[in-house]
Amino acid sequence: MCCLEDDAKPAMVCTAEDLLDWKDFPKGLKVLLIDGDSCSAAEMRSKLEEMDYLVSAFDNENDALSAISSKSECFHVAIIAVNTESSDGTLKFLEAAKALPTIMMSNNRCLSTMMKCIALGAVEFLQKPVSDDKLRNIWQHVVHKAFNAGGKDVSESLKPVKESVISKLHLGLGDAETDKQVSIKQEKLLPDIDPSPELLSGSDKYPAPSTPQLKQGERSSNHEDCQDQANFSVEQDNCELDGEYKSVETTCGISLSDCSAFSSAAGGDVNIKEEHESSDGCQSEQTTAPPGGSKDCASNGTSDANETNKAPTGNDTCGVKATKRKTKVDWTSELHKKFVQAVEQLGVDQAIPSRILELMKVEGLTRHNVASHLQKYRMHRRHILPKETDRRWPHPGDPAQRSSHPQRPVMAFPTYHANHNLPAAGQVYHPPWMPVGTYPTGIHTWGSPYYPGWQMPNENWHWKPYTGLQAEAWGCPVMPQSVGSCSQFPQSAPDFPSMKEMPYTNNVHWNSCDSQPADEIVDKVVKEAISKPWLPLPLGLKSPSTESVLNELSKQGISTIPPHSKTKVSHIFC
DNA sequence: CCTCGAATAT
DNA sequence: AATATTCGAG
Repeated sequence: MCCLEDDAKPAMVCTAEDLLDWKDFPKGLKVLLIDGDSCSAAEMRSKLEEMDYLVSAFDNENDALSAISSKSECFHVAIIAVNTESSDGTLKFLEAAKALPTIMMSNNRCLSTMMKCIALGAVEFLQKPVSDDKLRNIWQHVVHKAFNAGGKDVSESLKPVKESVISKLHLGLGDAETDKQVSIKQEKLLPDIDPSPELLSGSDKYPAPSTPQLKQGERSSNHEDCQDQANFSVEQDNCELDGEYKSVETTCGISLSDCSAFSSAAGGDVNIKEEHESSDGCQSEQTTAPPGGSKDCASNGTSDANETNKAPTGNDTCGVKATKRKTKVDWTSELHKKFVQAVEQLGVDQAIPSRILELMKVEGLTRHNVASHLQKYRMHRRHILPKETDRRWPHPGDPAQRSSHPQRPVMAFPTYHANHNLPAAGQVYHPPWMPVGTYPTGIHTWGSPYYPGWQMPNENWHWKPYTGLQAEAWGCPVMPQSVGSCSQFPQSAPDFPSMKEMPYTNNVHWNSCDSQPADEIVDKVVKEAISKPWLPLPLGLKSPSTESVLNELSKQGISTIPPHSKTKVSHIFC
């Protein structure tokens, strides 16, 4: 095996050779051993050799370094015994041999020494005596480095490893594209290795595939792998600031399949999950919605991750262009809320992806994401709104009006609607579909009442929520005198499927409103008339005048009706 | 070349 | 079903 030390392009000669020779990777892995203690060194060597590693031992870093630089020999991994007292040589070695995955080992646990070494790029710090398992698994560092070191930083000595692995994974050297699917199967044949180098674009700062892991033969379950492989989630540095400033949380699809560990940290508003196109099982599907509404961590550093996505960087020669990874944005209620707010702020006409994006100020979110969401948003709006809106707004087709009409329930929704007529605290009506506790009372302060579906918290914010719930939701249980509020939401009824075929009142259960029959009737009539403007007026007479309605309302103690509500009332009845 | 938005893919 | 991606139009 040679090392391609100076080939600009990896000579296929070498590669092929390596592949041939390396059927039984990691056997034959070249280990550079540095240990001042000859006894310890001998022991290590024998252990390593027993595991079919090729060992070159040195008793000091200088010799080792010169061996490395002489190029007469190459190594895949180095193991250095650290002398806590004089670790200078070691540190020097680490610096000099950055490209080489270097494992430290020491008798004592000197944290600062460990830190230094790790900081300088050591991939792992082992306590002596080193267990066989750990020793046996040193190859993982090699593979890891081979795949994760950014292009040029890949040590020449590691290329063969990479090639070998790639070949075994059938990732293809030149035609990575075509082999995507194949890789699914292949993956199981080998240690799970991430075929996507750009994952950690960094180069040297990737966390090591830490310790013990299972022996090769035993690596049966991905899950187990995950245990030890934790902490790839570099980008999950959390900083909870205010709820407003959220950033995208990226779950880095790590090499080793489905590491739930990586996806464990839910919290950000945006949840972007990355999935490997090769579907390596790493598609950590995660539900962002924090169970108890406790999102305390938003993560940053994600933009980097995103950059990474966008740039399927022509990583090295191998063409292991580890498949572009797409990020999937989880439109949580919070995120959606921002979206809606942005849209509101802009108004329908101005609400274009790029502007929405600006207003949302969500780090990591792309215009595409917004566009996609906007598309959905609009689509639903179109399906849900037109029927009733066109009734209520005389000239729906008039673009001018559309854009200028502040009350048109397009997307924007004036804030003053928000808490209007809301029951006092403690009386808040929680629709059955709304998980109690998931949302603070303030929930009603955003979103448009015109689109109940769009203000649903959590997963339920989509459109369907009010099937069959209308009556209960808008009925009186908690807000018996909600005529006023009803008048604010006249549009919600039309799409209530079960109501459509129903004649007035039949499907409404006014259980809690039966104390005052007269009032009940008025209430009911008003509501229904409002809700179903397309039906003949219930009284079978003439449309009540606005005044009479208002009178009726005031009889019920509802004297303060927002101006626009009045307007609507008259619209409805005229 | 960029953005939008609809269509289409995953 | 929800998002991402693609693609034609402006």
